[in-house]
Formats: sequence, structure tokens, C-alpha cells
Amino acid sequence: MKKPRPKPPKSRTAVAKTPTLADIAAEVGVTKITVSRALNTPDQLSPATLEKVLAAIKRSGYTPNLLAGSLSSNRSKLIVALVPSISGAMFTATMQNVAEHLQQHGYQLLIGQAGYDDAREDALLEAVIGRRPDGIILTGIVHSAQARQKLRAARIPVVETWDLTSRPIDMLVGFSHPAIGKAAAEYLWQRGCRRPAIISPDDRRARLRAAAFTAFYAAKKIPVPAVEAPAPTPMGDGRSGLATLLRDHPRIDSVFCGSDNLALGALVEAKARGISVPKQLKVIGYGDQSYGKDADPPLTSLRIDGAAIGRIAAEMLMARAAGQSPKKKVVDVGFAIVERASA
Amino acid sequence: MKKPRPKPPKSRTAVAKTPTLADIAAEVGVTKITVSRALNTPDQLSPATLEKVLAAIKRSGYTPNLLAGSLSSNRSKLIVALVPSISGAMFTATMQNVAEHLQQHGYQLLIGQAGYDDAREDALLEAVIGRRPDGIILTGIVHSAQARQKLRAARIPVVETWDLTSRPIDMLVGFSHPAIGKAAAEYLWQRGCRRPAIISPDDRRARLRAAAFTAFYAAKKIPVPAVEAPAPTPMGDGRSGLATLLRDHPRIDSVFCGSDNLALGALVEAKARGISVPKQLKVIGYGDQSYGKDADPPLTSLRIDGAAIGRIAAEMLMARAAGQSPKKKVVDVGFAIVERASA
DNA sequence: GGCTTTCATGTTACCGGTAACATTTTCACG
DNA sequence: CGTGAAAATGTTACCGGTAACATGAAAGCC
Repeated sequence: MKKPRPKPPKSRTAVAKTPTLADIAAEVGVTKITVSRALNTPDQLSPATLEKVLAAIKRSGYTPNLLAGSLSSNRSKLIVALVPSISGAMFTATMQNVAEHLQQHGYQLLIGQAGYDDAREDALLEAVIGRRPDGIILTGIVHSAQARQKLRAARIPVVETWDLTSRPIDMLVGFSHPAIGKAAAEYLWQRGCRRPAIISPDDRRARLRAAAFTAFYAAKKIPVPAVEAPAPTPMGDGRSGLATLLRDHPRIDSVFCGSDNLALGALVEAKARGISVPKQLKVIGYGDQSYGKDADPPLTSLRIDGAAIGRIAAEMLMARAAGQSPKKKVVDVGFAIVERASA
Repeated sequence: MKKPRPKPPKSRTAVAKTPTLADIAAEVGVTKITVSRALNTPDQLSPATLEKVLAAIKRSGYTPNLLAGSLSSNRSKLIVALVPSISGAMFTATMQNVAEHLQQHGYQLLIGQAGYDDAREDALLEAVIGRRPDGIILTGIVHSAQARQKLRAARIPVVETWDLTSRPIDMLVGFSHPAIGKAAAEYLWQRGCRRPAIISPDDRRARLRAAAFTAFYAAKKIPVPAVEAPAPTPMGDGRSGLATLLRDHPRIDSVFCGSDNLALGALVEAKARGISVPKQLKVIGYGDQSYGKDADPPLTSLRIDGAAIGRIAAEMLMARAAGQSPKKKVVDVGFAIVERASA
């Protein structure tokens, strides 16, 4: 049986609200959908109507509620990227490129700071998925099984970056960290270094590089002393890191640094102690930051093409948005050793 | 007259969709609102029901659609911060602090990159407002009249930061750039510098500092040669900047650098030319980045408490969210001169 | 001129949640 | 054991848009 109709509920917002489609429509004397079309598909309207509607929109200072639009259309025109730290200069080029590419397609990029800590990543991912972006770009690969499952269940295109795995959640653009560690080791080995050491950030990817470096020398029965610094590593940690190494292992002849910042700090410390680089000590960095070439001596470093990562990731997402599936779901952008004077 | 009822429209999404509140509710045998309460106000439910619902949620991998929730409740639990560049180390501490504070209150921070270019800021702001965040943090003050009007019309709490104005859109946490330029000039003047120069990024705030610096010396009839570099300024621009200055004005005795990066580059260039710092040339930076103290010589710099800016901005927004209005709508966090060996 | 197309606009339902109020159940207590 | 208050759950409407289909007006065509 029909219940008696409840009395009209009072308006939820007592104060003046921001204008909506309906307000504009009423003012112009058309329906909501016409106003919607004026904004989204203007060539579907007659020039006269279009002009009237746009004028009213302008007059009222109306800003479309994208929450409502996205909910209805199931498209948010929003891509979310998660980075470990917004300060990490490494990812800047990537994000810059992503943002530029997305902009061309009318998409917006928002960046979330995940931290280097895995625990928080899960919570953040949940919140991100909840906002139903049209794509998610992750720095590094996701390790929590639950997070992977949720990402898959959400059916949102995902690009993992800056790392490599044979089983990505969806798509991937990255490179092999172990390959970098090995390349650095080979490079130093060929230049006669027999007593290398490592100064490394404590994040997972840096550890992969360090482990591969150590493994290379271990195969030659050479142990590699190492110190770790909490990411993101400031230059000062490179100074103190080298100081620690020299105290415990005064005869080291080379340092593989897990970031250019650390390498720069090591250079400063070496200079302060009168150790000549590269003669007595070879120093090699990672990241090839722009300041490396201005260091004294100029820094040898491992270069990653972060811009390419961003460009490719964005292209993959845009392809998906257009309904295509990208030719390759996994792209390895590789790396290069930039040889300068420090090693 | 009632039109004939249209035939039931076909489902909009043919493929399997992600689960919704209704799905969970049906599975457990309760209504949507009960499931909603399980997530938002769990102590309103009986323990038995709560457990059943949560189990079903977990089983299904359900992720709440925050678009729908925000639309309905008019609260998004989202704060958006716009920074000129995510690479700018200056804003990192601010964002870090904002993120931490917000997290404690269950809010999420997303960062948008606005660029140093004003034109784009308007478009980005429009998109941001459209997502109806519960607060907006801006780096710098907004200058476009239209953007200011839209921000006001949207009734979203806004905090402008890193600058000062007597007429903020809403709230403000910052400091005076001209005061900094003047302080730097006084500092150098007192140390005997009579032929200063400037290397500055080309963004608006840096120009304010440079202009005040120049004005101080102009009052003493001393012209100040200056070079500009496009923001964000890498260290290399400091090198080339000093080189340019020395070529055109070989007798300068001090440089006020608009960023620590530039100052570091200037130090490198001076050293390369055998110019002794601070004896022949005093160098002063801005930002007091962590690497400044490891420079050779350690860098004198103007320190801004970016962390405090972030903390206060977050507190202001959280106060607003709680329905209070903060005691002070404008906070000047000031600055300090950190004296080291370079000047 | 009548008929088919195309163009411009409207109607209805729905996206997936939450607010506000209503109803039912449970529990304490005289 | 009845009664009133508190606790648990339900009902209805609505947030502000867009999809899909419907309809009326203008235009093309033989």
C-alpha cells in the first residue's frame, strides 16, 4: 500500500548555492541538456541558442560540477599519478611530460604523494580508485596483493613505471634496476676498481640496483661495503656516507651512489679530505640530474629517460581512453651510462 | 497528459560493472543506507550487521564511488594544492606538511602543476573548482580577476601562500618578497658591498625580491646589473649568469641570487675563475635548501619556513571544514637570514 | 506539395551515493 | 509487564549532471 506522501523535505542547503545547469537553463528558457550541449558539443546547437546560453553561463560565473558529470558519464577526464615524493627530481621530467600530453587531449593530471612506505600506498590507492579516474600512473610496481586486486577490479587503466616486472597489473613503462646495478659494476670493474663501495637510498628500487652491483663483485669474490640513507637522500647524506665508508674501509677505490645527490655529497667529502677524484676514488651516480655536469669533477652517472617514460605512459592511457589497446603493454626504455670525469 | 511509458532503456554499461552499494546491500539483505553506514558511521550499526556487511564488502572488492558520495553529501574530503612546479624544492616541505596534517583528518591531498605561466592557471583552476574540493591551496596569489571571481563564487575555502597581499581571496599564509629583497640588500650593504648584482628566476615573486633589492641600492644611487633565467632555475643558469655579469660588469663585489640553485652555480663559476668567495665576491641565495650548508663555501641564504606555511594552511582549512572560521585570515610567517661563509 | 532526412531541442531515467525523516526493534525501569 | 527512550534499520528524495531515445521544425528532393 502506498504510504502517505511525506511532506516536502526542506532544502538541504539553506544558504545560496552555486549556480547549476538547471539555473542557467531556466534563465535562458531551455532545458538542462541544451546547456550541457552548449559546453560539451556546441556544434549540435543553433548559433543563436548557443550564444544565448554561453552568455548566461558567463554572466552567472557558472562552473560545471564535474563530480556530477563524471558520475553520469562514467568518464572523469582525470588521470592520477602517484609518486613516492614530489621532491624527487627524478620523476619531475616524467610528470612534466605526462601533464603536457594529457593536456592536449583535454585530460587533467593530479599528483598524489605516496611516500616510500608501502603501507600508506594501499590507503591512498583506495582513495584514488574511489574517485574513478580514467587512468592511474604508478611509480614503481605495486606489491600488495590486495591493492593489485582492487586495481584490477576497478577496471581503470593502470601504467606502472620506473620498474620492470613480467606480470604488470595492466601496462608498464620502465627499465631494469638490476641491469643498472650490473652495468655500473662492470663499468667500474673495467676501469680497474677492485675495492668498490655503495652509498644507497633505502627504497626498494635503489636496493635492487645495489644488490645487483654487489652480486657482480661477489661473483669475483669481492665484498662490497655499503651504507644506506633514508630516501629521499639529501646531499649531506652522501658526505656522511662516504665518511662512514672511509672510516671502516679506508682503502676503497670507488663508490656507486644510488642517487646523484648522494654522489655530489661524496664528491664534496672527497674534496674536503683531499682525496682526488677520479684518481684515488671513482664516483658514479644515478639519475643524471642536470647539476651533475656542473659538479667538480663533472659526475659520471646512469641516465634514465624520464621524459620518455612520461610520454609513453601518457600515450598508452590516451590510446586506452580512445578504446584502442596499445600495441605493447610493456615497454623497457633502458638506460645509458653518461661518462664524465668522476669515474 | 501522460505520455506512454518509454520502453525500459537498456543498461548503459553492457560489460560487468564494479560492485556498488546496492549490490552489497542485496547480497547481505539490507538496504543501501545500512551499507553506507557500515563504512561511514559504523557505530550506528549492531555488531552483527556490521560484521556481515563488512565481510561482504571485503569479499566483493568493493570500492566506494567517491564521486557519488561527494555529489550527494557536498563534501569531497579532497584538498587540491596548485604549485608552479613539482620540481621546485621550495614547496616540497610545504606540501609534505599539508599532506600530513590533512591525513590526520581523513582528507586527501592532490597536487596540480600550474606552471609559472598565468594563462594556464585559469584553465586549471576552472577544472579544479569543478571537482568541488573542500579546499584549495594556491602557491602565490591569484591575479586574474575572473579566476578570483570564480573562486569566490564557488564558496570553496582558499588559502593563498608564499606571498602577501592585503586583499586575499579568502585566507593567506605567506611573507613579503619585497621585504626579503630589502633585507638582502641591507645585509650586503652593511658588509661593504657597493657594486652588487642580481641573478634571478623570471617568475613574479623572484622579480619582487629583485626589484626591492634594486630599489634599496637605487636610493643610494647605485645601479644593480641583473640577469634573469627561466624558472625553475637549474644550477647551470647560475654559472652562466655569473659569467654574463662578470663579462659586462667585471668589478661586481656581490651577487644576490633568486634561488639557492642559482647561488650554487655562481659559487662553482667563481671557483672555476679563481675568484675567492666571500673575499672578492659575496654570494647570497634564497630558500636555504639543505644542500646549501654543504657547498664550498657554505651558502648564506634567506630562509623561509615552508613547513610552517604548510602546517598553518592545513590548519586553516581544517578549521573551516569544522565550521569554524580561523582567528586570523592572514598570517605572515616572515623569514630569516642564515649567515654562513659565502656572504 | 507530400515525404523523407537532417537538425535542434526535449523527455525520461539513471549514475551511486547521502540527508532527513520515519519506522521498527531493543532495552531499561518502575 | 507495559511504557518510553534509545538503538537499529528503512523510505524517499535528491545531489547535478549525461545517455538514450523521442519529437518537432526546417530542409532537400522528385
